[in-house]
Amino acid sequence: MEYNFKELEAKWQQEWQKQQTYQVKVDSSKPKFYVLDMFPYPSGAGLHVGHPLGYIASDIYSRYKRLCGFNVLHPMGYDAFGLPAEQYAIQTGQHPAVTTEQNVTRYRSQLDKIGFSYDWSREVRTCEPEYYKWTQWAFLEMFSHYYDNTLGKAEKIEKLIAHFAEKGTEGLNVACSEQLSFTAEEWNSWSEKKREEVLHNYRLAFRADTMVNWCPALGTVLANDEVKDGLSERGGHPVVQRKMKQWLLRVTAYAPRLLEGLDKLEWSESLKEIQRNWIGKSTGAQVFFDIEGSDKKLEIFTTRPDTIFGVTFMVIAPEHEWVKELTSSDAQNEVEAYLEATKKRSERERIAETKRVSGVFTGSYAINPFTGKRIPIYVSDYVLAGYGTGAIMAVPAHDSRDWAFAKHFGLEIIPVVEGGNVEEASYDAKEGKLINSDFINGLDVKVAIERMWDEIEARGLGKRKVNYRLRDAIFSRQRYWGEPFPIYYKDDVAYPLSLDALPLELPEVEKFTPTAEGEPPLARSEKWQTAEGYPYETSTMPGFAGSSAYYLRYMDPHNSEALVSSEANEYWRNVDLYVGGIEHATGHLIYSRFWNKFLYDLGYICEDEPFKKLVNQGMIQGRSNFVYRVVGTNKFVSLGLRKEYETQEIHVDVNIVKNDILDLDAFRAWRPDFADAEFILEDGKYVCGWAIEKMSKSMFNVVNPDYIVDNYGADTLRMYEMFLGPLEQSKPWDTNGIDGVHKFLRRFWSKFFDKAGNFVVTDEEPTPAELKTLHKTIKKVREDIENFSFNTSIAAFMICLNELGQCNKRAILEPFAVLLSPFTPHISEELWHLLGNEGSVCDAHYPEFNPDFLVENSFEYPVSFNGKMRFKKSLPLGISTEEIQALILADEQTLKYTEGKTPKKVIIVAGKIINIVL
RNA sequence: GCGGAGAUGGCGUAAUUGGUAGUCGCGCCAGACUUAGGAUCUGGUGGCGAGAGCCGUGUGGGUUCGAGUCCCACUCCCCGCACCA
Repeated sequence: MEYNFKELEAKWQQEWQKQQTYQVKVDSSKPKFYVLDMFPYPSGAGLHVGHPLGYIASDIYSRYKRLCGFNVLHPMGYDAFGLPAEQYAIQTGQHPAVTTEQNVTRYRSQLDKIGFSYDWSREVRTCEPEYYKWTQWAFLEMFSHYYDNTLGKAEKIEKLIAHFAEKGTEGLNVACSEQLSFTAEEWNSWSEKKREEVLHNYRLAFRADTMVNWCPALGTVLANDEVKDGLSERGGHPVVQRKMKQWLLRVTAYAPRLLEGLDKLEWSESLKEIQRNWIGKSTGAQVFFDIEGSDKKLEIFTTRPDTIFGVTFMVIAPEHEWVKELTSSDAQNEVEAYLEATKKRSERERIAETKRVSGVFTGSYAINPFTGKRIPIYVSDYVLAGYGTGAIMAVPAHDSRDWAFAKHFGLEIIPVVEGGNVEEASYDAKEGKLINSDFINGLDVKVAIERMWDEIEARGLGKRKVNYRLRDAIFSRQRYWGEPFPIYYKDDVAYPLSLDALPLELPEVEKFTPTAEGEPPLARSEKWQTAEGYPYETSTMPGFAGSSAYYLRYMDPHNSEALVSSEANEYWRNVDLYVGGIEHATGHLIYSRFWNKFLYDLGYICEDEPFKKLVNQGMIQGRSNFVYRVVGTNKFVSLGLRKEYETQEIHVDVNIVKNDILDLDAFRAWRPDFADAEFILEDGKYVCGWAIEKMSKSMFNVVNPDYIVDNYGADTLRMYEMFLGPLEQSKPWDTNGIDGVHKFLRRFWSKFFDKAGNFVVTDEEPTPAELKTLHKTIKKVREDIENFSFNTSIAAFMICLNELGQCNKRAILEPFAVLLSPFTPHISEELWHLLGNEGSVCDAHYPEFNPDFLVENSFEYPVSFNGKMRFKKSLPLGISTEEIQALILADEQTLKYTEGKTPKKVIIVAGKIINIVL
């Protein structure tokens, strides 16, 4: 019988759907396992072969775990709010909900064709009110909590209010935007409006005037991780810095926990490192410098307090709040001109011109607290307002940026650490002995840093301090297609909606563009206000809002009382395996960890980290094909002959090329201008050139999984994507090898049938050799799946099939089919039933490895003489070292190599002769 | 500049973790069956050499009886961060 993948795949996909084979329930009699894919944004282009790579891997693992007796939660859904649908709506007037629905339908049919074992009854879509109700709910919880640094957790805002009413800010150690200081009397005397303003300084979801990344082309603000090199990640539009009132999430409150939590996670080192860099912890000290002729003290942050004797100037950021005060009247014009010039430069220009030194002297001086020296204060944009205090002590001898600045302005450079030549370059290394530094002379840098921290604190000049590079996440977007904020305004004060008013549903609007006044599209709706007529917030939430807790919702997707019930949460806990792209390293994967930790603090969930193990699948690149047109003609010359002509390289659709051989008729039919193309062939074929490029429409190298499924079947696609190489590695999509995998499946299938197509599996006892082959494969495949080494386990299957030869015994073939089923669910299901089994192959027990079948009577070991000549010897098992030595020395082959000499040394490791030294 | 990961036949990859480098697949070569082959099956296939053999895991050193694997230095490619004080 022929392997008719089309028929049997359709048959089983329908059957699985009918039987709801993959639905799971809480079952405390079984251990749970939660396997999650990063849910896709349903774009209009549909899936290409790169998308399913991770899905296939996680599906294999899910099926494997299920066969091993785990109750596996393996859900799927859609990250359905987003910019592309909205932009499409602006262009076409079609409601984003409509296009999103269409795209979701397309995605679903593509996913179904590949035979995934998702429990679709748990599907979530972030754009549905039943879902975003819980996004809004979490936001309100953040709004009504603050972060207590001493307790290390989020607390109710009422507790803070009570503290203010009783003691003001005294004794507070809480996360805030700005260090405020007020008394209980002051607090109690303030108006409600003033108090609300102050509370925003502490809330975990809060409103503030901040410098934001404003993208004029998109008409919205963007988070730091949505901006790359001064351009928007989506669309590549320029981004400028602007001060605006926005909603933010106080992610920075959780920075220490986000950092520490990484150590416990089974994530790749590179991904953890990306997050560590993004969080950017640096341990240093704040130091206050007196300002000459002022009672103010300039606060700076430094990680190198040991170099304080080498400070020869100070620099403050152009946005520093004291710039005006510190500017003397003589310097005023120059400073103002400088501020004006820096303001005009966009973020992009600023990045591009990092090498150019610029700045001006303010005319004021600070006093070095250790030397008493006068040091000039400069303004320069190489100091960033947003990091530390926006002011630095400059040590040109040991900081390359300060060095460049000092050279440019002819400032003094005093070396304080031995080791470099500060005339030529700064010596930035944190090693060497201190010089020119009074009481720390002779100390090693690391010792000196510790010593100075103590000294600074003892003299009351400042404190040790930890700074983070991580910024609070800007949480509002001036867009339509996102979650509305459950917030209304009264007298410009933001008030939360009550929980029973949720979800606050997106209103209909006529157009999806900003209003003429530049208000977000929601302002177009006249109904966008409370019953009392107070206006709702018109911004919507960003893309990461909906994806921050979706893994929790899958546990209990239809619960209308809670995000997730505690029963469901205590059973499923957190994600055991998360598979997805590395591009979310500094976005989604930070925000959802923050979100999770926050909900954990409030006691809604029982795990502090959302994703225990995370695997990043590599990117699938495109493999483009080229044809070579002889310039000025419609003749196309094959790759090997193109040197003889002057040719022009043209991308050709990879779907009409097979193994780099062009389908000539398909090519003529491809485009009208090639209809009468002529070809110069080599060996009767047209060979195309190729290159590895990004998979994109314009390169004609997009391979749609549907095409592979139609021509080879889903099982072949699944196996082939895994066979391509290690999962984590980026690799080009190359269909050239797909025949090998397809051939394997056909050969496997044909084992069950004779030439006439009769089912011929026998109940004969397997031979020891057959059992050995089977169990060797079981061992290898189990180990490889556990290690996510799917490509090598496929190789093991292929070897097994070759070794089995003509074997058609049930005792071998049935376990083989089950072993293979995570990779090839359809063919395995069909064979499982042909073998007379009921139910589904996914309820079978995964074959256990039995070491008894691998027992050998003898073992082989390599023998080398002086590390040169080698041969393989076979000896019986379980003999002593002395016996081995005796056998070796009496052996003819050995004597040949020793030429009758007695070896000086016989090296035996773990019972094996490793080498014989003459 | 800082940090991470990597480099093995014509190609994608593998190597019991220090023990005969090249598993599996593609491609290629030969053969079988065929009117035919872009189907199927069988065998071969790192390079050089007629041969015995020699050389081979980015480069150069080192440790070891023995190194793709461990150590040192370097080169190149990919990725992340980047005036972060």
